[in-house]
Amino acid sequence: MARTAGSDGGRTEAAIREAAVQLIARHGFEAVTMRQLAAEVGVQAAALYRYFPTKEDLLHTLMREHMEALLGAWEAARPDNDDPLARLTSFVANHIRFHVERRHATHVSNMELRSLSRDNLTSILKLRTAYEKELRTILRDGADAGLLDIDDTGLTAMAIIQMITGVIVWFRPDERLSVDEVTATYLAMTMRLTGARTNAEDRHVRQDAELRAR
Amino acid sequence: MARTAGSDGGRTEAAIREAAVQLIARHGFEAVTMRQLAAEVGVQAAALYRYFPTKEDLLHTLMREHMEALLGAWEAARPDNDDPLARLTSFVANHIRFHVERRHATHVSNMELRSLSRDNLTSILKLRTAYEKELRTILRDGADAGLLDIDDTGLTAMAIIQMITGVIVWFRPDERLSVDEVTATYLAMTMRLTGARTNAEDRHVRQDAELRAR
DNA sequence: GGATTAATAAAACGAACGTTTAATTAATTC
DNA sequence: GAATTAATTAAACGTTCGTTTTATTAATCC
Repeated sequence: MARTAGSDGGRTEAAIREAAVQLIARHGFEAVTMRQLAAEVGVQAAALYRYFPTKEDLLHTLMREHMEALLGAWEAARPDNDDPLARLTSFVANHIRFHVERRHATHVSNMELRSLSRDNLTSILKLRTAYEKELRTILRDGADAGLLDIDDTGLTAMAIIQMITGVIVWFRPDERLSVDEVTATYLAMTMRLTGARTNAEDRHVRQDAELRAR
Repeated sequence: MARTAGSDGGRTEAAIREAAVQLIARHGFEAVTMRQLAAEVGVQAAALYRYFPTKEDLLHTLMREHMEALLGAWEAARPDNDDPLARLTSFVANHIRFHVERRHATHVSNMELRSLSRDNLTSILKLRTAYEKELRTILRDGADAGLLDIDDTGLTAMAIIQMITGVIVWFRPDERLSVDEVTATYLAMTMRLTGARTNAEDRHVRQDAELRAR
């Protein structure tokens, strides 16, 4: 046989991407076969090669677009003002929302790096580093302004990213907590972790100073 | 050919385990072939089957022993007294030391769960859950004693474990920081995150109260 | 020191892999 | 409505996979 009635390149490509993300997230890139993916889409394996030259290129495309979408979402969410605490709040909230909404794609981007060839790996790591740098800058600005109390900026940035990305490991949208509730709790933990001066600590310090001044 | 001079079952099995952990951590379980593993050990692929009945059984054995070692290390490190803050400190310090010393095995245990069949998966998750429960208990005890200020025990436990396990993603023993320095920083972040009453906050609250009492 | 057991090599098994080639039909263009 | 292009199937290619079988040698036992 050959071209089927109603077939459309755009739709097929979108279906391949979706199915690939789901399958790779569940079984791992190496474990997913092109025939398995094709069956999920409802075509023959050879049809996949019309859209992606190789299996690895498919993986790389999925990862690159995920990382570009993440950077794009942050650019859209980043507040205009340059208050470090507002920026930190936006960063954490955006990160959690984005990753919860794209659990499978995040799993792929985080777990399948070792299946990329050197050049493809480099291009993904570049995007990832750029994203992490955004958080480091916020933390440094906050520390410089005396609004955050941070021991080691790079280390704290990694700790926060690990912590807030980890949400996707256990979070299921249909269970006990909503995304907003989870975000609120993680925001509170982030603020404590960074010693943000917006809380009880700050009040006590001020009260302490006032009382002494009497 | 056949048995080689000086060959020894115990040594060969140990060599298989070591090589398997390294290779699987680097390339992923599905990507590692039995022939590749055998070559690394210096035997033929068939020899592996004298020690492990299947490839999956090899993976399961590595994971189970890793998790059992982790639980064993915690039992050995757990302090005798039941002060929640001392227990939390020991938990974090032990976790970081153990994972840094066994980066590759940790990667395997955390990333290759999806390559296990149902029964094997269940047995590993059981061990993992038991370990996580240790931290949840500490956090609950600390909160009950008024020593920790925690919003959601389960959620905080997951956040802490993600954060402190994340060390292995970027930590390299030969670089800027030593394990002890990293542990100190992560301990400080953990204490802040959980609102542990051992810090400036606590001092200010006390001073505040003293000044008011005059 | 002969019999037995442990440890391995060598070769083969069928199945499945990523990918390519060629043929065929649906949709589009002019 | 003929010519062209897009989308797909069917079949095949060579390779590699996990695993098994069989043979062979080293170490151990009595």
